[in-house]
Amino acid sequence: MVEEESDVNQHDKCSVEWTLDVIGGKWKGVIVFHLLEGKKRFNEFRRRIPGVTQRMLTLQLRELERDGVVHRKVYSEVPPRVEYSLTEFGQTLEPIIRNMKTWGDEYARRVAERQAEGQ
Amino acid sequence: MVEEESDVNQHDKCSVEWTLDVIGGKWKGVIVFHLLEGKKRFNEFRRRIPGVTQRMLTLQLRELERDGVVHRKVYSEVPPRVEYSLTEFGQTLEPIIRNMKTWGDEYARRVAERQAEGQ
DNA sequence: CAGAATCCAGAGGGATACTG
DNA sequence: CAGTATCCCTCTGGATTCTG
Repeated sequence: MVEEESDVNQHDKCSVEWTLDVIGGKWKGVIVFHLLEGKKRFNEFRRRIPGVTQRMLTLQLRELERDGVVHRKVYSEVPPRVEYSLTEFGQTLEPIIRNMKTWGDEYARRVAERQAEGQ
Repeated sequence: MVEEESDVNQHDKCSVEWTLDVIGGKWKGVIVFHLLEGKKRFNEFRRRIPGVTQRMLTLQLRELERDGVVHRKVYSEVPPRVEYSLTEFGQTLEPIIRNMKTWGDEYARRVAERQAEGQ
């Protein structure tokens, strides 16, 4: 009813935040990024994501699973095997993640440039 | 040289993370989103972002400023006036933020649907 | 108006050791 | 291999009060 200047309302605000709630975690973006190429196993992530600890990897994967982004398939074998993959819903994150990668590249380039300037 | 399966290397990984380092903060996405429409003043943010505290708003704005995303213009007046706007570099975040909004909408819709199912 | 300062709780996140 | 379990600490973030 009131139109004023508020073409941006509560709804708009929350939408952006929902997304950050889902992929804003320290390692979640990277995890999803790696899953874009296909399913991955637990230790594959550890190798591909230097710096992540077992604990954090587990926690972040569990949250992504809970949010319906990642699917976790357990094979009843010895030794155990678990495969992580993106759900259909998780796939819809692809544009965002790709954008984030592109932007991050540019950002890194920019930072490097600044340092090269001795500034 | 070695091509193996590693078309994804350290570099790819970091890029996604740089981006999250810059806009992964709890309120940063929303702040940038609002700035897409134009410059904003401190208390405008407070009105548009219910839930954010003065402290956090200040901190997140300062970080965005430090990272070259946001420009802070102070007018020497009484009462004081400060206007925040996106830098040129900050503008390049637009696609990501818009994507995040779209995805967040879909996510919210999905969550609402689940709850409606009583599940 | 646009914050700075202070205090405080809790979540996020790391290191290490252990397990089915 | 793919985790749990603990301990511990930092840093995020909220509430409140004060200021140029």
